[in-house]
Amino acid sequence: MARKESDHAVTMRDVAEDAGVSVKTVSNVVNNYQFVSARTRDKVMASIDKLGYTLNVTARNLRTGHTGIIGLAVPDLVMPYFAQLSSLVIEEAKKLGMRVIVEPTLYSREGELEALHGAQQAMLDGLIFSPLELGQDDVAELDVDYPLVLIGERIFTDTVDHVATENVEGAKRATKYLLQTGCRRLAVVGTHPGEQVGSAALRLQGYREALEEMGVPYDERLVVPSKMWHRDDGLHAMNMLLDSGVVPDGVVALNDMLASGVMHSIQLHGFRVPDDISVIGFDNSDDSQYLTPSLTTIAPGLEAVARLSVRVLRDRIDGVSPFGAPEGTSVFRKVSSTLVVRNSTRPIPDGGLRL
Amino acid sequence: MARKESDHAVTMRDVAEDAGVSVKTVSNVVNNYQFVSARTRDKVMASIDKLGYTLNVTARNLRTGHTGIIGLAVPDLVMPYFAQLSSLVIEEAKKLGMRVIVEPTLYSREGELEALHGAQQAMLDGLIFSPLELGQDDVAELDVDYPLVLIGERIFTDTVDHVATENVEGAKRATKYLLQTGCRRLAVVGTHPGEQVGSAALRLQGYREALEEMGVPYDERLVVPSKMWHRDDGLHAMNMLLDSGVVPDGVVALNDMLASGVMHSIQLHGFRVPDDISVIGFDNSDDSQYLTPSLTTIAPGLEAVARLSVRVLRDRIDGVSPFGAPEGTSVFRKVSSTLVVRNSTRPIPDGGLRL
DNA sequence: TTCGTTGTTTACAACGTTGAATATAGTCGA
DNA sequence: TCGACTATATTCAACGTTGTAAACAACGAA
Repeated sequence: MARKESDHAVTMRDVAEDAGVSVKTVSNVVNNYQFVSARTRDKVMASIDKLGYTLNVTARNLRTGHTGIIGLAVPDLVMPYFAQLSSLVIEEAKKLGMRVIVEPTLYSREGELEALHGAQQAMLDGLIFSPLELGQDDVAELDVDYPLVLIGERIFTDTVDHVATENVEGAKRATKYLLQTGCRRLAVVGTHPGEQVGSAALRLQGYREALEEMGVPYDERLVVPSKMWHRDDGLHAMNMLLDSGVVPDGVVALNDMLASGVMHSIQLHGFRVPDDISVIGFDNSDDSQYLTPSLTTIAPGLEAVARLSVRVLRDRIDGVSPFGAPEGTSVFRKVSSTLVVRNSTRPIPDGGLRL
Repeated sequence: MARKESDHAVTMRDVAEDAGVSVKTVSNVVNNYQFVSARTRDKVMASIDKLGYTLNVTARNLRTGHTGIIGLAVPDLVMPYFAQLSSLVIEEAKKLGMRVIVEPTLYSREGELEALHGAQQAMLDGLIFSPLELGQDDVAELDVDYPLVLIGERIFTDTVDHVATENVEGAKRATKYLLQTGCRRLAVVGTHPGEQVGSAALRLQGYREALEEMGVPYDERLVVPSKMWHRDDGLHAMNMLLDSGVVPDGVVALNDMLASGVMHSIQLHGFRVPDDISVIGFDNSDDSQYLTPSLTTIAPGLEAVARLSVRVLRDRIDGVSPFGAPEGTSVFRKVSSTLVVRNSTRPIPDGGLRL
C-alpha cells in the first residue's frame, strides 16, 4: 500500500482561501512573480506549508502549452556509448529544468520513424535524435512540427539543427598518432564495405586521409571488415588477419570493443601490445581504461554533444535562435574529439616523427 | 528550423465542426468508445485525417488525473546491470502503454531522496525505485503519496510492494555448482566486510550456505574483499590472493566484471581457466559471453524483475490489487535466478557429485 | 485636492479534454 | 399505435492552472 488516503488533493483554491487572497496571487507566489509584497508572500507560503500544497504540473502544462519533457531517441540503452550519452543528456537537461524520456529505437528503421512521429502525441517539447538506420534518403521524414536536434553524422540537411562528432577527424588523429609512434603497417578493423554515410565509413575515411598525409601507402589487405562492433567481432577479425599471415605493426580499431577483441587476439597469437603491435580504439568507453594494457583511444567528447544538443533544443523550444543563428537557419556544430594516450601504444620517439 | 508554422493547433472542436458532430463524439471516436455508429466514426476519422488532428495529451492528463508516465530511479545508467534493467523496464512499460522517465540517483543518498520526494511534483503516476544508499533505517521515507515499487533486497518493510532478486540463492547455486564440478578450495571475490544488507553481504551468505550444505569448511583466507566491482578490482583482488601464495581451484566472483578481472589475473599468473581454476560470475551481463573463456554465471532474471515491477505498479495506479493481494497488503515477489553454464567452469563429472 | 505613477492584487476567461447526466433516434413487442 | 427498451449522440461542467486586462492602493508631484 503505497497510496495515502487524501481524498481531495489540495489546490491553489484551497491555499487562496486559507491565506485570504486570490487564486492568482497564490499562482504568483508559486511562480516567483516579482510584484508580490513580502507580507502576502509569507502568508501564502505559510498556507502552502500548512496544507501541504503541491503544484499540479499537468494543469500548468495545459495552460502554458509545454511540459518540460524532451525525448531522446537512441538505438539502445545498453551499448555503453548510448548509455553514456543518455546519462549526460539527462544530466544536462536537469540543469536546465527539463526531464527526459528515452526512447530506444532498437536498431530498426521502424523504431526510428516511430520515435520521430510519436513525439508530438507524446507531449514532448522536443526531440534529440540519434539516427542509425535512417539515412540521407529520409530527409523528408525530419520535417516535423516540433523542435528537433540531430546527433551524429548520418544525415545531412540544412533544415535541421545538428550536433556532430568528429568521426573523420578522430580516426585521422588516431591513425596519425600511431604513425608518429613509428608504425608503418597499420591495419584497420571494423569497416563496413560499401557504406557511404555512417561511422564506419567516416572513420575509414579518416584512416585513409591520415595515411595519405603521412605518405604511407594504403593497403587493402590491412583493411578488415566487421559488421558488428562487439569484442567478439574484434577477436575474430584480428584472428583472421593474423592467421592469414599478415602481421601489422599497429591496429586502428573503429571502436573500443573491437580494440579489446583485437588486443586479445594479438596476445593469443603470442605477440605483445604495444611492443609488437600497437592498438588504438575509438569512443573512450568506460571499459577502455580497465583493459590490459589500458587502451589508447579517441574520446569523442560526449559531454559536449550532450550539452550542445540539449541547449540548442531548449533554445528552439523557447523560440530563441541558438548561438545567434540567423532566423530561418539551422545550427551545425561539430564537437572536437581528443586523443587519450594510454598503454596500448608506444611513446612517440624522442626527436619527434621520423619519416 | 524544425518548427512548422501552424498558428492554431487543430483541436477536437475543429474536427467536430468539420465532421458536423459534437466535440464529445470526436472524443468518443478517439477513445474507441463502443457506441459510435460506423458512419459517424468514418466521418470523424475523415475529418481527423483531413485536418491533421492529434490529441492533446496534456489536456487529457489534466482531465483524467494521470499521465501514463512512471519514474525509474536507479543509481546510474551506465553500469550494464542498470542499463539493462532500464531498457527492460522501458520495454515492458511500453507494452502497457506507459512511458518512463529514468532518474539517475548517482549513488547518493541525496539523489535517492530527491527521486522519492520529487516524483509527485513530476507528474509521475508512480515510481519504481532501486535503492542503494537508503537502507533499513529509512523505511519512513518510503511512506509516499503515490504508488511505489521497490527493487532489490536492501530494504524490507511490509508497507511497500517489493520485487527482489535471488542474491542469496543465486550465489548458493553458483557455489554449489562449482563444488559439484569437483572444486574444493573455493575463493570468493568482492565481499564488503561489515556489510549487513546489500548484494555483497547476501551473496557471501549464499556462498557460505553452499559450503556448509556440501560439508566444505569455510576458510577466511579465501575471502577477498573489494569495495568496487569493476574489472580492475577483480584483477587486483585476484593478484593479491595468488601473489600471497594461496591458489584456489575455483573462484566465485560476486559479479561478472570482477570475474573478468579474476580470469585475467589467473591467466597472467600462468594458470588456465577452467583447467586449473574455475571461475563463476553473477549478473549474466552482455559481456560475459564474449570473455575468453566465456563466463559461467548466474542470470538474475532481470526480465522478470522488470516485468513484475512494472505490472505491480500499473495495478496500483489503476487501483487494482496486484496478484490478488488482500486489500491493505503489500506484494513481495522474489525472481528466481538461473545458472548459465559456459566455458569458465569444468563439466560435472560423470556419475554426478562425488564427495 | 487631483492627477499620474508605480506597485500590488484581482476577476475572468481560457487551455483541450472527458465523466456524468441527459437527450434523441431507432427498434421491437404488445 | 404506444410505450419500453437499446443504441447513439449531445450538453454541461469540470480538471487546476496562468495570461490578460483591469482594479485597487499608496504616494508624490502638480
